[in-house]
Amino acid sequence: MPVYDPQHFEKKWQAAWEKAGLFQGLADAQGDEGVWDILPADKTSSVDARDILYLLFAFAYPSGSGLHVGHVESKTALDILARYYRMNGKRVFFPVGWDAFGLPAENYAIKTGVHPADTTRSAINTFREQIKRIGISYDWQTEIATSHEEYYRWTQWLFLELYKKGLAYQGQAMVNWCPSCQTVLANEQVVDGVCERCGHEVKQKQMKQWFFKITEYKDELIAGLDQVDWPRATKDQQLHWIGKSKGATVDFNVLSEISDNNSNINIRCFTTRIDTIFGVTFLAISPEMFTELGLHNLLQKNKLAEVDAYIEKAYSKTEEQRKIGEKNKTGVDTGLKVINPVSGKKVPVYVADYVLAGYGTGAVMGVPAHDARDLQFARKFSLPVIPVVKRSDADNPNSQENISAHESAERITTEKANGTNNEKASEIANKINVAGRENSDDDNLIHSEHGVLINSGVYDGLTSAEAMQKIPHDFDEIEIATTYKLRDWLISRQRYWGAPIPIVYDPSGKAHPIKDEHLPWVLPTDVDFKPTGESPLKSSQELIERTERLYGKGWRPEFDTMDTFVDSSWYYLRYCDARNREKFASPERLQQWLPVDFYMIGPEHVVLHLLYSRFFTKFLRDQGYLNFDEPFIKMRHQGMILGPDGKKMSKSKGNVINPDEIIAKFGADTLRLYEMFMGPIDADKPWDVRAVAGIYRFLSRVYDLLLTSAKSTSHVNSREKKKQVQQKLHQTIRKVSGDIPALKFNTAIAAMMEFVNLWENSEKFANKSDEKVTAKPGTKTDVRSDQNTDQSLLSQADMIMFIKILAPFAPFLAEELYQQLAVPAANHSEFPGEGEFSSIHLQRWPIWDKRLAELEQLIIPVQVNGKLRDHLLVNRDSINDEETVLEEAKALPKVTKWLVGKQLIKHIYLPGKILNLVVK
RNA sequence: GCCGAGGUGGCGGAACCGGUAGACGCGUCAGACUUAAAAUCUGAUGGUGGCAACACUGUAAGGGUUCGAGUCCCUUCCUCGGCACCA
Repeated sequence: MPVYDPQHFEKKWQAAWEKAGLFQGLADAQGDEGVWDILPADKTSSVDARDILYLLFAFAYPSGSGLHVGHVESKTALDILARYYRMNGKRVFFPVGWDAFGLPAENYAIKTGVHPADTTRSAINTFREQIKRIGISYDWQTEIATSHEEYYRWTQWLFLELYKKGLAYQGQAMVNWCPSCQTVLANEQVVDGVCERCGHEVKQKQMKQWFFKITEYKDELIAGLDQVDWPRATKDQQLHWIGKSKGATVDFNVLSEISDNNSNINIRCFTTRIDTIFGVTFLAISPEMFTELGLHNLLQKNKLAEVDAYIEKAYSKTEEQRKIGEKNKTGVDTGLKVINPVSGKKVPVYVADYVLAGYGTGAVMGVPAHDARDLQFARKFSLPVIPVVKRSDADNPNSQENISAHESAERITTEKANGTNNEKASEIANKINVAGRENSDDDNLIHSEHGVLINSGVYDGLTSAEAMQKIPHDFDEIEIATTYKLRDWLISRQRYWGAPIPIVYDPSGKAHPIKDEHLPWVLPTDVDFKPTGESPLKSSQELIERTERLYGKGWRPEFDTMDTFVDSSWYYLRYCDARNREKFASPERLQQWLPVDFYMIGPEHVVLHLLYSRFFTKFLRDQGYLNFDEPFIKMRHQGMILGPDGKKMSKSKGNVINPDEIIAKFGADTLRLYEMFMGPIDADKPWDVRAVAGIYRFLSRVYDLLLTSAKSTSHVNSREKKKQVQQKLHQTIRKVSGDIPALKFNTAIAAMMEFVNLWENSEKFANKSDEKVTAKPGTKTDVRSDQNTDQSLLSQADMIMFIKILAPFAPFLAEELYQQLAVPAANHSEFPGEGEFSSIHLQRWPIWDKRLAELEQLIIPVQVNGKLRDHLLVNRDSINDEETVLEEAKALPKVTKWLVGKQLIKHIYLPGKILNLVVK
């Protein structure tokens, strides 16, 4: 009896595949060489775009701790797709690379003095071996690392292309500064006011920084989402990040303090609710905008000190302190007044830091009756609250003018209760009142929905929508406007381990691009890593000397490096021509392989990486380098693998599963299969230590079953059994063939298990058939002996079909079984390109026999009044004979029982599906 | 607060378009083998009642549509992910 011992053969086949170069150089195959010889002539002769498939895995940061089970999951999922599509005759491009620049290696260098290049190199080596060990069929010839000169040379080239078009620019900016990491952080890297990486509180600092003008593409970044097949949630998050909102701007003229006449300064406010303009009782302006407009000069002497102090304080506030302000708003009355151009009313101007400088116009009109934040502010400064929009869905006969916020709120609650016109109305009203009493929070008092205008002069009675159309039309001071949350992308980093920004400054401080012949602008090695608050590159003598040598005395280099998101947002382009020294990729290769057909990526990259990648793609398209709009046609996320305790794996919690240990114990196939079996690919799933053994058991049974039944000499007599097993095989092929493209790996594996269970049981049954066999209930068995010459239940050809569908999931075991069962007999000349090695992974995917896969007899569930009572066995060719089916069903004893004394009103029959008898 | 995903046995999860709820795996229980254990194999396994046949009940809670609802609609609750003073 052979024993399943993955350690014995997995490494052997790994080496054999590598030696044969089974999955290598596919990007180089032009349709007339290499593995493509195994494809039918019509596939290889023409390069049909539909036959090309670019599968992409979000390349990994090679961390020191090695491959994680989460990596295994997404890599295996894509590997299954790659192998499946290859076996189906597609030209699959499945590249690999490393997001090798980044902070961990640098932080490690600060701690230990080991150069990041060394750390990274050894980490990559570890990862590479681990990935090979789990049998991922990457094309290693395309391997890239973002820290390699030949890669970042093109990252720098991309920067310069953007620079030439004015899309890379330098600007003074208040930046998020992490005092611990000693670097600038993008807004995206600040989470809850603290540094995403180290958790330290982030401070504000004014610095000169490089930006990419991603906002240039904001509308296209929205529109492009319609072209791609991505999860809805991802699209929504991108849209939310771009944050387009339509509204209007209103210019409020500032009255001069002395004369009370119009000044020449306007405060422009952005609002999405111009219909509420009659409700404006104050203006709030951000400290930054206050300064920018020079309003300081209009202040009266007695206000100067107070206002300046407030602004000073606001500037120094950290994110954390501003968050506290969310609940307790601050501001200061400037003493200035403005005129509401629509109502003509005079309202005060406040400086308040709840108004964001970076959004809209940096100033807002305060409408406390219809905005929760404005209401909070109005409460604090005892400003009036004027409701100007009432709910339109309930009748309100007693419309009052100038009611207080409290009164209006009360009315809202009663309307709410009256509106829900059922028995529960009083209950609901009660609830609301209780809530109102217990929770005096102002949120309960405002209503921010659209409705019908009141207290709005000639506009009374218009709906919000109508007013939003009409008001801007009637006033020159009001313009329809759109604003976005998306900011330009700050890419400067005061770090060492990244691509140097390819810019030099002349003695006057003017920026100049690095000349093309000086690319790659190499990252120097003679640097001091210790954080000083300045870029580590400043400590490089070599870089400074290089700059002066190449550009002249007094020239100095840019010392900042680029955000690593720049590296990782164009790598999928480089893959297709990874060794090109003339271009970032040749136009032919780009045209042939891109865009990416399927991208598998962690949900953590939903916003930034994808947005940046799309931006680069659109930019390069506009420069004529690409002929497509969107880089990733179809994209799905893998879920997170949680620890056995159901929590996120982390060293500190001690719940980390090490893939190496699983491989050592059970082999790589078990690891792969288990991770695919855990559940839907996009769900978060906890690791179950014991369930892994179940997969190992399954693979052991497959191994035993195939080898023993192939070599079995006992005769099998039951034609019935044979047919059953063969039928199940074809159903399984059908199921697996459908599940793989749908990424339903868990159910594909379950189907294969079902097949193996049936086959195994039948095999046992067959072996025992000499003895007295009692038929199991439910299976309509007939133990009549048939004359049969086959030795086992399944022919060798059938067995190989099963091995083929198993191959993408458990490539090592499949190869081992295939070699043992098929190769001695296989005709090698069938695969001229492959010489001696005929691998299972070069075989064609099996085609299921439609007739065989279909059941001859169907079991129709029979319901009485919707409740299942019995089943009826119907021959496939008579399922449409409704009369007979009905009569036979009525005759079933368990059904008859429920029909006695009742009258059959009607029946619903779905041929082959269900029969429901409705009785009274 | 807003946006999104979700809630099914002891656990991970199945269930195509509204048509047999719980596939498959784990665990548990019982049995076989064994001096014993492990491993392996066989059987049972949502809950309640019943010796049994069988019946009732059951997909977060409540209501609705339908011959029929895990699936569709309404209301409520909970969990997870993201965003958050975005005017």
